[in-house]
Amino acid sequence: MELKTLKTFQAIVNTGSFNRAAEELNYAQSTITMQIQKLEAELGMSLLERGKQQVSLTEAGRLLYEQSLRIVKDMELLESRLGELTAGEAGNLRLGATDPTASYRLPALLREFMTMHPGIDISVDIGSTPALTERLLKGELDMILCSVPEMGKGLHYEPLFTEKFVLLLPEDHPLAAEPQVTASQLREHRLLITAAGCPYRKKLESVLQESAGPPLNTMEIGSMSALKYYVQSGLGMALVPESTLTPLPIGTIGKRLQDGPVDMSCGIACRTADYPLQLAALSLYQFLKSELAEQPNVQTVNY
Amino acid sequence: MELKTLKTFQAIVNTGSFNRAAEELNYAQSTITMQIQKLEAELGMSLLERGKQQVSLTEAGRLLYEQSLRIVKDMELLESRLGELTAGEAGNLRLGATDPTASYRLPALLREFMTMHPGIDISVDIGSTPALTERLLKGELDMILCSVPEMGKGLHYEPLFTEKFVLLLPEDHPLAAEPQVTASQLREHRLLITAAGCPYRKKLESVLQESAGPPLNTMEIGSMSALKYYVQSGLGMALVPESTLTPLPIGTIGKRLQDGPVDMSCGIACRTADYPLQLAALSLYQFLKSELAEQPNVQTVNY
DNA sequence: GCTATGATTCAATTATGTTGAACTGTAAGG
DNA sequence: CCTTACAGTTCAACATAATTGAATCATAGC
Repeated sequence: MELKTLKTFQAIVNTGSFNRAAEELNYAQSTITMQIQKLEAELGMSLLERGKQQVSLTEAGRLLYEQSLRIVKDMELLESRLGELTAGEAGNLRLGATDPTASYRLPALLREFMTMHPGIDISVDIGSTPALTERLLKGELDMILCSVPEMGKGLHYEPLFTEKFVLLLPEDHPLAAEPQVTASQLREHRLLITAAGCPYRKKLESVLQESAGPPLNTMEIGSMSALKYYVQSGLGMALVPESTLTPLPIGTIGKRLQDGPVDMSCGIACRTADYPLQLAALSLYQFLKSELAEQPNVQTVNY
Repeated sequence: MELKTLKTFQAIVNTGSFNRAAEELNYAQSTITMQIQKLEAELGMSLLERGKQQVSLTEAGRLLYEQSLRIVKDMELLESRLGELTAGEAGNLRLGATDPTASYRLPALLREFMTMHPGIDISVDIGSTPALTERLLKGELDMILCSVPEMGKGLHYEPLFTEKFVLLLPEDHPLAAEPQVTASQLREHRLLITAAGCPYRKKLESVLQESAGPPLNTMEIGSMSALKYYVQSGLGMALVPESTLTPLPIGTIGKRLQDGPVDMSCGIACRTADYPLQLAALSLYQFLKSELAEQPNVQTVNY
């Protein structure tokens, strides 16, 4: 099976006629016949039902048509990407990320990437998952790192890693001495949490509610990164992403919850509309994916 | 760019040598050289760095290699599927589904599919989303229809439609007279719900909690399909999937909630490991997708 | 220097794709 | 019933492109 044969076949299906396909592809009519005959002989089955007025697909033909569409399209995409390479890989990429990822994981990664690809300019926006998703769909961002987005909106999403939450305590906190801390014990002490918009807050609340009812004694702090300074000052305890704790702030202790481990999935998303990405975007996508992915690949979700 | 050229190129990269590639593909050494030269000329860039001891890839070569892998694999898969077609499409498919989908949407669809494909045997299992997901991953199921599964487990998932929930009331229920019913009003009456395991129950609870706090007056009924009979008997009201209400049971009234529309996404999943599906599975997958999808659905892409 | 290895060049050969012109079969119009 | 128009097929001739062996070049290891 040659590629040009597939293209010819597709042209026949699209135009519904050998003649028009020949015209479209600048072939003689007979060439079309020959190509299809050769293809049918090779596969040992007929692909096109030659009706009086127009051709129609057999079962096999339909299968071939549908599957070959993708192959031909991939091929064209590959060619265009190779073209972009000669033109010098360049572009502006607008990346979005949720906060702990943006502050703790991205900086080093982006430095590495931008050294490897000096032609690519990158900007980073920070926001909540729903806000980022919306901006991505509006076309204001090209790619976002976030937790599982809302569904059904033309998004391509792939989970990359899981952010584990650790209970951060002042050294002199009553719970610091306990060998094991469970979710139910959290109700008895002041818990520092982020403002309501943050996706972490939402997840955190739902997990806490499941295992121990809503926490009673809370204090809202504006940002995730500020939380640990409040813990350090002894104002209370907080559940914070493990990744933000290297190094552990002086005077604090990190503890994993025993019963209800709190964690949330984090992944990468872009618009399905342009999912077969342009070269610059593809490079960044693959780079982030390979650097951030925890497990040998994973799950694809198309919304 | 011809397919055989790509295969040759891949063989060189895999073996690290023009000679070994020639051997592997039963070509003369010179043929390999010519093919690559032609390819490089066509693309106007060099793909392979001819080192003293072994060849290495240029930037463009790496791109070509990675992308072409998929194209060649897709091509081979297509050929094998066409082969299966001649051999007579057949197989046993084990499908899983969550309850309202399995009971209300699937029967007619499966009858149609099985008439079209008499060689394919299908079994249907019913369960909760997490249970189905687990069985899918264990290899006990081939494909499942469910709500958004837990992430990061080697699943391929595509959302298909949204199940809207409608408040079903006995005709003589106090709320039946109200022109508009809001989520907060639900607290004042007995709400029939399914057992805790059911994914619908979970979603339902979380939505109700968001908008109106936990419902106080509930009654648990074993299955989704039983719910409406209890409503019919005047035991209380229930939020049930809209799809289960054709026809509306006699003596009941369906109302959409005004403030918090309750709905949940439903999609199709299979293992990523064998995502490029065998023919029988592919047929069913595409059939279910096209029959159940609400929105113009986007094609799945794997990198 | 010599030999083994791996890649390239080139003219000769082979295979393959392409084409026009003639041919078949069908549908529509008088 | 014949004609015209259209669609696809056949086939021999032609054009193009792929493949090859033998010779050549370049390098690494001895």
